[in-house]
Amino acid sequence: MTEPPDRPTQRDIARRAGVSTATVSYVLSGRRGGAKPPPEETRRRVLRAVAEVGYQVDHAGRSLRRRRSDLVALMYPAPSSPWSDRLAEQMQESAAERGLGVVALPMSGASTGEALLRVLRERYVDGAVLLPDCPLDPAELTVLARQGLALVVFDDDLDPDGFDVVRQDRARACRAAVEHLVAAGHRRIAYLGHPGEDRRRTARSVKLRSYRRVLREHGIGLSADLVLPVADSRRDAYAAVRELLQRPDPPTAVVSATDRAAIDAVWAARDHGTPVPEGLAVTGIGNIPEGLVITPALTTVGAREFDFSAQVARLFDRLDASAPLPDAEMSARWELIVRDSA
Amino acid sequence: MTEPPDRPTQRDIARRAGVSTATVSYVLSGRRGGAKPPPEETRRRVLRAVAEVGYQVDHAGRSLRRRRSDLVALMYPAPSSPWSDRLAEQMQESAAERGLGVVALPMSGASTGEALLRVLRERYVDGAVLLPDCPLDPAELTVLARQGLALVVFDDDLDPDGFDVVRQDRARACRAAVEHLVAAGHRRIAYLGHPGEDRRRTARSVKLRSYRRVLREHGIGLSADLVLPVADSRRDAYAAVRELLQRPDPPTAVVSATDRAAIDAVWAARDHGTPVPEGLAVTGIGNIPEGLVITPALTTVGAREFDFSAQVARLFDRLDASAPLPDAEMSARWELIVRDSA
DNA sequence: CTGAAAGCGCTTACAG
DNA sequence: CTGAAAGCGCTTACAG
Repeated sequence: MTEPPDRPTQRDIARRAGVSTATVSYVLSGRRGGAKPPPEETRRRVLRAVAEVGYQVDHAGRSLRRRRSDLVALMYPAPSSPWSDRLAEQMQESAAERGLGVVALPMSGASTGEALLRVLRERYVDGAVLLPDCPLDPAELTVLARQGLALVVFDDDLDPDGFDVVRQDRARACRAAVEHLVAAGHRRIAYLGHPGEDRRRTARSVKLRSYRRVLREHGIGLSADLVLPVADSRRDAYAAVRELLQRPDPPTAVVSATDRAAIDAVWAARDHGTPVPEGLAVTGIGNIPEGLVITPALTTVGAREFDFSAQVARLFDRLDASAPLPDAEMSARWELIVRDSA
Repeated sequence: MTEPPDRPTQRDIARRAGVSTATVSYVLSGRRGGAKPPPEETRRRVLRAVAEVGYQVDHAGRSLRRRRSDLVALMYPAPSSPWSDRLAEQMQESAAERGLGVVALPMSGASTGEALLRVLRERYVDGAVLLPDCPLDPAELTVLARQGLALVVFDDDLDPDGFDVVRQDRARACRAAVEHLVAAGHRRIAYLGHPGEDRRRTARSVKLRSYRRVLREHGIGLSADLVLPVADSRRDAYAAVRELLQRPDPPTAVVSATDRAAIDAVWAARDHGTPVPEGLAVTGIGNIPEGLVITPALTTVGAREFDFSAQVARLFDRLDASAPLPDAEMSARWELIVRDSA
């Protein structure tokens, strides 16, 4: 470990400016209980010393003493998406107004999940927004919340318990997408899913479960060779759909766990000479802005508003509250958004 | 501010287990100078108390005492890209092996840049990787490095100075893309750029500068109406290229500051009935995997290897080193990658 | 108006 | 083998 080579402390500043560390702290923080701030002359001496040695406050010392870190986190499943980017941006705007910082915690793989949980558990941050598909034990969330961590959790099943929950109703929306295809007469419907989705019993597999359930409800047989774990790779998705279309009995519709893969499905169909939606109907899940660009525009499922201000505001309300707030349930419902590709 | 309601401390655990806080710390950290660990019976008592009250170590206390946070950061310009996602993932893998955590710091807008800098300056993290286009004062980097922050900086101009620098040679590569179009006979070449790119004299504007310079070198007049600030929005890029193609004197080639916008340019041309590259040649910048999916495959500029292991390893070497390491210059050169779209 | 002092939660040489 | 104690850098009630 590199030795921290002589980072100056407030004691160094105090000595240099000929004042006490208390005065240094008052000057730097600008706060002072109710009392008057130090006089201009003292201020200047302190600030000069600060500039001379390049002093920066030490986060560990300050946050240990103040019992908070002035930092909030956004935890989201990798890879990032326009939605996670947008949420990060909105959190940063609100945080910057309050002088707080935002750290993003992209979760790729279960092993890193454990590492990221530490950031919440060890009080590295004062609050967090958790996007769906973050592998968190509900009991643990309750404990974290009870210890004063401000938490806004996107989840369709969890009950609020010291933290707030944002409902998206993803299962209903995903089923609506498949229903839409079935209602249009489709019987051979392929599914582009996340790798490993059928092995994990996580919230993420809500998409695959919805697909299976709707087919079953309509008496449509499930064929394993129509379920392809390619939704997280544009190349894989494109290749898979081209292959599907070359089969003797190609599907007439595709539902994809991601909009990105759905868009690739549209390209694949176009490049194959199959018209969309006539030859192949395509639905995505997620409603990313990109779906509006392709021709035909992508039918999908997701939130209509590209906006998280209500959820972000709630996080900061919890942070600012002098007493624990009552639990809230918020809504950011996913809808079926019918455009032209199905 | 919510009062931290009774987060248990090691003192609580010690009292409950009938041992000293030193013993609690030894049990929890597993470390003990050279000496033997506490005996099994003591260990069990401590761990039971820990479980009973749901104790979690406090990051502020620990990192103040140990003089490090066991956390590293990745700072990158928003929006995220497959490259920033990949780097975050590789950092997390290496960090997890060492029991460290990774936080991502997406930089959207200058105001948030200042907030994020605090994370480095105040020693929230022990080290960081900085991707290009993060607005950092070189002098400040030197100070941070001298104070012991491990730093790997992607930059083409900065000299290493207590931190390592990764060279990408972006200017040369961007010029090569435009040269490639000029060499193919193109004279009316549109440029899809970042909004505000011409106002900021940042490293980011290396793309626009390269475009202008090559045209000038070849005696090609610059027309302002061929420079469009749409490269950060898929919808804007698509619309802009459709509009370009409807002009009486449409460009014969497009170079885009992002691969995403370049891909939209290809779609726009296809939807307009203009063959690519015959009717419109298109080059991107960035080399994202998606460029391999479209037809024709995207000609672009970027790193060939989708891999940051050398740079990540270097960060952790710096972290592990007992004495400051000599400065290193590393290479992750951007190349012109000629495929089918130009 | 300013400074001495306590203490946030932890780790770690050190004494017993 | 275990505990008492010091101290990391900071902030803040409190005494002067």
